Amino acid sequence: MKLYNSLTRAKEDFIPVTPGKVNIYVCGITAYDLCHVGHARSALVFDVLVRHLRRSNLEVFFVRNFTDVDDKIIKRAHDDGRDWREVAETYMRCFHEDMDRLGVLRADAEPKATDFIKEMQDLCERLLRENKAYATASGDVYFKVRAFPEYGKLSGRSPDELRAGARVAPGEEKHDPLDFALWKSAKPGEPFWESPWGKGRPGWHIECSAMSAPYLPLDIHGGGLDLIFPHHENEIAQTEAACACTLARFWVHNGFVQVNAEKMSKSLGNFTTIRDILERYLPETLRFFLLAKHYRSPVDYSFDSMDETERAQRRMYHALAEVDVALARDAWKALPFPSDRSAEAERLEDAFARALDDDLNTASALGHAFAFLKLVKSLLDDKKLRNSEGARDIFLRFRRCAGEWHDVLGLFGAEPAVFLAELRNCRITRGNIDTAAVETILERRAAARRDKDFAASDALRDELFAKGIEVRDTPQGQEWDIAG
RNA sequence: GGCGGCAUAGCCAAGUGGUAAGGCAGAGGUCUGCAAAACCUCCAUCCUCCGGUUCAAAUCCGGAUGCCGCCUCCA
Repeated sequence: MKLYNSLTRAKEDFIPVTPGKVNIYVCGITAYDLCHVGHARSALVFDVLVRHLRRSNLEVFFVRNFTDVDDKIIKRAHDDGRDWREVAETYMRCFHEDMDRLGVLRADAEPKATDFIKEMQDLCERLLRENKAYATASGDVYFKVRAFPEYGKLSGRSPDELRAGARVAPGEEKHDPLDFALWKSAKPGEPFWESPWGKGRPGWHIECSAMSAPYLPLDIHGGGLDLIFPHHENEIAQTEAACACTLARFWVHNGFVQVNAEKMSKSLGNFTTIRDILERYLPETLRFFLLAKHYRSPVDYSFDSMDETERAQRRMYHALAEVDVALARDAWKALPFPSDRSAEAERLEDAFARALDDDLNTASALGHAFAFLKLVKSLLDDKKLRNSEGARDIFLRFRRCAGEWHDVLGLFGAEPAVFLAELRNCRITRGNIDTAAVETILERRAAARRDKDFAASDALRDELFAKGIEVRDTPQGQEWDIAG
């Protein structure tokens, strides 16, 4: 497959270092708060990448770490009057709960920073030995950026350019403003570990260098776009300065979730947690919404766009339900069948796979899935063709494709009737609908209809519509749903 | 200020040299007591603007404008 590499700023053929095997390391969360949509997107992007690589018969080892000791966690613990370990554990658990609900597969390894303290210290010592880092009187250890000539190769910045904007916080003892902390001496009340430089704790960047070390060289290192600088740049510097090897061949970065064209972030306070969303929408709707755009593009989150996603999603499941009904029949006729329809179905199945091979283009892939839906629907409505063996073959292919969409995208894999019922319940809850009251009106309407009193029947239908309820009259009786 | 990204119909969104996927909304039609749902059909001579390269550009190059991100913690 082709994959965009942030390092070269180009789409490249993805070829694993070891044939048939892929190591992926993705920067996970710092466990100090609930995850928001942005975290969901990042997790989803790499979830689909891993699924797709596995479907391409590659043996994937997927690592996603947790940062469980950090300034923010310590601050949060202090604010909540809790132990920092408890804070970290709480939010790691929440991460798992949220991601499980979204159908994000668990990583093969989920290292925690606090389990790698020894490795981080070893890495510091190695860099010190090689004169690529220095310890200060107060017990901090800094990386010497000037000792790594390639510094800036990922973010496209040169140390000289960075120099102008760099600053030194009060109390820091850096030799150079660009240098960054590998190890921080502990302040009173903070968690600490014994070290050759006194009591202290690791800097953020060194954590990932230590946790990814067992898997070098990585085929793919991933994370959000905002991690490129300084986090990933520093990670490269640490790892490559210490081991004289390549940290990762491909750097893959996902774009942001935005709100009103602005980045969703903690600092702007414009974030929506995954939990907030799942109170209003089904997990699969969020998945669909996020995967309907290319992973590197920004995505604007809003209720309106989620509602729109829901409508498209409903259409797909309706079609799936209809196809299942059609397939349950057993009276297929050997009629002449237009070969271009069959060829089109075959082409669309292939196009779906090709889209994912092209830099994980889930948006394009989904476009092909819906084009296939269109083809199937038209067949379903064709009174003659729908009973033909040619149509049956296309229906079967459609069903098989849906299985593929489920395997790789985690979409459209539910039992249609079950999903549709869940979706309806979800919309009823969201609309704050009094189901009992609706049923009462429907009973009165059914009575009016028995009496062929259409004026009364229509008045009741208008009354319901005013409450946001849409009624349909079907051969099986009245059906209702939330309007829109 | 430095570095980077994006600009496609009312909206969302694919498309990286060969003449604009898909979705939502909308219009007309079939169906219906009337509706709704479903299905069918239609809906960008054109891809922010100005130059250039080419037989050929939304796609490549140069410039302009607008928006966004990173440079401090951030998926």
